[in-house]
Amino acid sequence: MTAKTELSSWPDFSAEDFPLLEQSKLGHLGSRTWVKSPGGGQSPYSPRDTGHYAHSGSMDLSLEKLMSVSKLADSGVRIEMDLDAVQADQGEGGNRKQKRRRVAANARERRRMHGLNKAFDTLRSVIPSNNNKLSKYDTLQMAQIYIQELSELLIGVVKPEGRGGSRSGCTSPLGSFSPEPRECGGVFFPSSHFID
DNA sequence: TAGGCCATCTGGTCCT
DNA sequence: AGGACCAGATGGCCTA
Repeated sequence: MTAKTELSSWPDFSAEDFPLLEQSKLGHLGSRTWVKSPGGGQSPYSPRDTGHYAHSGSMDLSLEKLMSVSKLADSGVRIEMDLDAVQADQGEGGNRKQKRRRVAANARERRRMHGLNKAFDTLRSVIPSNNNKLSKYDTLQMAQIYIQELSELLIGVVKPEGRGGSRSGCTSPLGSFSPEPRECGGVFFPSSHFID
């Protein structure tokens, strides 16, 4: 059975029922510019470690020429300085094109992963949890639980006095959370899903 | 210090 | 040809 067939019985919702869809339209990617600095931290391009970056506003104009510019849909133009690209340009003969393609692919991959992480952040923001940040794995687990609980509520399967009755030993994910998955009813839940 | 988590690079594969 | 996606490798940061 495919996911599509499983979901085919879901009621129809209007766009207003999904505020997250609206959130995703916001220009969250912005137009930051990160410049790799020598001796940087663990992730030379990661905004997380801002101490190792400088804004392109202070960039030399000769370097400005070598900036790779990429357009991101609905979020304006993102300018990304890549010193590796400069080196690729300065490479020797036949290798140059290959290097440039690799560098461009790296930049695309970074943007792709940043988009993925943004999606994880959005998902985290709608999952009830205590203050500690869920890992990616835990985020997916909790999302699965949360969706399952909400859908059960939606179709009226869950009865007020019989909550968790169909999953003996399982309790609502809306309570306290902590990682450490366990299995319950064929589904792998973070341990926070249980009350000991 | 070990282990978990994460960001990035890289090469391969598939698709347009 | 070029872009998207994926998985493995690598190395940094953080915490128990």
